Amino acid sequence: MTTIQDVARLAHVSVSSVSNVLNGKADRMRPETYTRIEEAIRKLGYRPNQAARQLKTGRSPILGLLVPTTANPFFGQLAMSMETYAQQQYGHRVLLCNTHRDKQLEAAMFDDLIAFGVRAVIVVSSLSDEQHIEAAMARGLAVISFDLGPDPGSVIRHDYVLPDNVAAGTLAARHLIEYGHSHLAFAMPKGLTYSRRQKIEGFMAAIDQESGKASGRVVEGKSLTRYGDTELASMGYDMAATIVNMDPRPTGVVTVNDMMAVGLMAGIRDQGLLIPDDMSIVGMDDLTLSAFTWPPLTSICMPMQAMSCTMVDRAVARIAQPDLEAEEICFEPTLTIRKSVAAPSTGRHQSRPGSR
Amino acid sequence: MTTIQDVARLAHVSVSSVSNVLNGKADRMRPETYTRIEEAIRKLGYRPNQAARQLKTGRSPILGLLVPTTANPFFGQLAMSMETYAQQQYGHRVLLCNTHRDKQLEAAMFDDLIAFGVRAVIVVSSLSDEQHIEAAMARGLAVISFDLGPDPGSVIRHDYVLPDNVAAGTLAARHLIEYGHSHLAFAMPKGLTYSRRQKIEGFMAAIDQESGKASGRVVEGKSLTRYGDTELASMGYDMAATIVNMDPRPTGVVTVNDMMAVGLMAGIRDQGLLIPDDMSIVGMDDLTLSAFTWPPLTSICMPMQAMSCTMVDRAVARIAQPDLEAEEICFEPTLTIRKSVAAPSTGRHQSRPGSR
DNA sequence: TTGAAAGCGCTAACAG
DNA sequence: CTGTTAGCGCTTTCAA
Repeated sequence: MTTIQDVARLAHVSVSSVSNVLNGKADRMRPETYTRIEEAIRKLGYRPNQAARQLKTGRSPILGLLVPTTANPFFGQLAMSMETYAQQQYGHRVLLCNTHRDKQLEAAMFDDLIAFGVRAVIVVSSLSDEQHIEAAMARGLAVISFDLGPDPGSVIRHDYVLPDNVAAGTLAARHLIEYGHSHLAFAMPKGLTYSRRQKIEGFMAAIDQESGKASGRVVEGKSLTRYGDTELASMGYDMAATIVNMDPRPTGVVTVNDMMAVGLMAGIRDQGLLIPDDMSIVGMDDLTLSAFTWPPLTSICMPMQAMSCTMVDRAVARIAQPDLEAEEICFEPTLTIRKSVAAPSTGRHQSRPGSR
Repeated sequence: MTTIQDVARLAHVSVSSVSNVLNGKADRMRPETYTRIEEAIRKLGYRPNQAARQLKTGRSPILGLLVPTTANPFFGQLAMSMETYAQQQYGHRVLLCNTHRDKQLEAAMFDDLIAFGVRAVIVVSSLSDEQHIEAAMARGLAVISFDLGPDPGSVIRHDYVLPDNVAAGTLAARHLIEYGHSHLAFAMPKGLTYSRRQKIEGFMAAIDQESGKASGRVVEGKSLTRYGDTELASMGYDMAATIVNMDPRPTGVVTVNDMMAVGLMAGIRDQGLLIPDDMSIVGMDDLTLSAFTWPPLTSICMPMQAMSCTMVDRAVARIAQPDLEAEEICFEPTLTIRKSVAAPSTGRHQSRPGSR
């Protein structure tokens, strides 16, 4: 490995001058010295040893990223956006951790990040218990959370970046109501997280506005904490039977995310119903693949790109300036209309079981 | 931050003894000393500074991972499997890089990895040009590649882990042929990569075995290097028109991966054809989501889990023993039968355009 | 069985 | 404008 010493020797200067060009302090030397050093660096293909640099400065150009699992296309997209932006914009690398929504793993990752000298981490978690996050912050880690919100009334202790989930729920329910649906359902995994609660709140608010003309129920599937994000579609599939057999049967259902909608649509088909004729579906996330399902899925689009960039911006800002004031940054979702929603069928016979 | 000094002081020993327990050299001290030190470590919540450790030893418990993009569920799954296994099995962390199939970015990542002291990297790339890989290896990086193969006749210079793509192509084509299809097509992005070549070879071999009874053509879409993996489904969608208008029209098509199949199925539907009645589709990868498409997608299943683990095993082994002999490790794919394949319709009128 | 001490490669005073 | 030097926290001889 070539070191800063080698460069200094070749350029006939001291190591500190080399260090100065490495750190952009061009004003500290004659232009010609600068050029000479630059040339030596190039000639040797020299790259500074990050471990040494970090040991000295305590800073590291690495961001931590915790997601439930990149196997879920939503988080896969998020991870890609963030990593790409962090790299392009700031030259920062990303240390990835799939937490599987496991608190132990999250905590272990925090410890590791600190040991690696990482100063900022982006956390996509559904864990309502934030005490391990607090612990990490106490140890000097800057935390940016995604899709989590501060407890009402509590002091904001870290940065929260999230879509307006209430608006998302409202947007979805209202779209269905506008099409004439009066029996709605909201499908999600078992257990209330911050964002699920908000989505339900928005969903219910839209229904309440109709004062009795529409009704909405929440349908829970299995627990993601136990079954994992890979199971989301499968969970949606299983929930189809429950939903189809509800009395009164909902004619419009909103799912907490698109993967669940994909599974739910498959399940509903296998129950012998047609989408959107017999049942309308609205997803959330607006995944790339949602344009290619059958029928193409109407979904609530979260501005992922913008949110990813914001999270990275905040994270990097905090590395430079750890005492930055904490903020809650909220993004507005939009409705992407495709073909999974139609007016409810008016006839008594909503379906042809077994037709498939 | 608590340091090894703090621990030494609290346990009334020297730093070297603490270092010894950190590195499992229990035989170098009295059991009671060991216990005392352990206790001090626990009491202080001490974690060794990785930068310092690495600066000293030159080793790092971090693996590099290069994928085109985790936004593609296939790579997202792969990244998850690998990261989870590396962490659970070896306590190694993963530095993620989305290369977007860009050679510059790949090369930059290699340089960074070296600067970070990373010793092994897993590369999922379609770049046929391996010279930047060679360069990285020359600088001491151990490389494990996925879905790449050695040039025939050349010396194996790094580890290659991959599915038997020839078998995959054969499996897919034969399945279609067994159902009575005689006009087949193989759909893929523009440009031959190692794995595409192999898949085509297997596809064609299965057809040739039928000596004239079946024919097969390769259909190319846009270039992934230019359009990105997010476009795969969209590309498949666009290719539907081309395929439907081919003369003779293929009745069975194999796609190079499931994302393309998902898009292709949507496109074919929009062309007014029914799947599998008018056209049968076989995908490759067997994504989780492929069980929930409409119709559920018959696909070639690659043993991702096993391949991921093998890559990590090799990578970690190489960190410990850099001069390990390079190997090519091949995994057998299997056929997952779902509902996107049926016998070709016999009538003249294969479709009802505009029915939808 | 334990401790002292020499660096790993770099940055950042500080001195010249 | 340039050079000298003291560590950052750890591992690893080597000596006691």
